[in-house]
Amino acid sequence: MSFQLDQFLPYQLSVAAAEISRRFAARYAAEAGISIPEWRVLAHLGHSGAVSVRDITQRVHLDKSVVSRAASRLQEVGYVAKSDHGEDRRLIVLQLTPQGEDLMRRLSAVADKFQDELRALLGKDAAAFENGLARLLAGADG
Amino acid sequence: MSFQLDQFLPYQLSVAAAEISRRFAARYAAEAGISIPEWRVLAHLGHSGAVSVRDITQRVHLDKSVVSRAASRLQEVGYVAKSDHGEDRRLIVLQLTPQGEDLMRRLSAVADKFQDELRALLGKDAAAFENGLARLLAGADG
DNA sequence: GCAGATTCGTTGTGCTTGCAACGTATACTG
DNA sequence: CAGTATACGTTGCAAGCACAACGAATCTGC
Repeated sequence: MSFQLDQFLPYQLSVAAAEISRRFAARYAAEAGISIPEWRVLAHLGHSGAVSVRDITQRVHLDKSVVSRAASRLQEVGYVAKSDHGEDRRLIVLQLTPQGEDLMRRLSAVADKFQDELRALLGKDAAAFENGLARLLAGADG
Repeated sequence: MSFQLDQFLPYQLSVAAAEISRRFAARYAAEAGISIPEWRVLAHLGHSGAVSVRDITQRVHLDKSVVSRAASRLQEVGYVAKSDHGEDRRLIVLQLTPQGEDLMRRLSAVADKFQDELRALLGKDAAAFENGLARLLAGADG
């Protein structure tokens, strides 16, 4: 039979993503003791400033329950502050504490370094690869 | 702050892989009512012929417990047969039943079609993209 | 040839995820 | 300005996964 799983694009993509996520997660777990969802929430807050749980949910591709629990834990350990939204009291405003900002500075460096390593691994295909990834992401929305 | 999660390669890779897996899984779930691990086991058996659980575990990047349970379910529904290995009685020999082979022929067509769609989406970057993916997979082993 | 280490597949367990339900708050609609 | 619908964040719950432990079988070294 001719079908070969290990030459099948969705399979390769899935395995590569899992392995790379795992390796990167090990680095920021070592640096900060945080999980993947927590990393994503932190990273988004670092860039966006003060936003609601809903904003994060929409942008980081995580279920709102996952964001809610990640935010709670990040608050417990002091990286994130929760406060009320003045006008709409359904909303909760999340933002980094000074410690959170400090951590994100360190994690940014870790992330940039990791990305550089990946680009080096990709070599001359790096640009086309990222281009293709963007196309997949755009096309997968529909 | 400068770090942008949505331009971070591991994040993009993870989101793209998750979304594509989800969409492809919906297709073979509709065709055959199987899960992702079951699809992988079937696909590997279709290509490899009769092999042990251990062989599959090593090649499809799934934990042995996941392969074991997937194989049991596939046996229950009649796509896979288990038999003893003559020389080493620790091993279990898995292979597709005639119905399993039949199913894999249909699933191969579904998979090929899906992959063609992805390649179309990638356009001129397709070759470089797959090349890059191969490099990531090779580099991620170490 | 036998005691300990290793390998195979299965099964048990804690944890995370994804979905649904809920309470509260705001937005619509007549 | 009621009464209903919708949105927000939290919590409960079932399903799936990774990891560890296990019994059975084989290998290893003495």
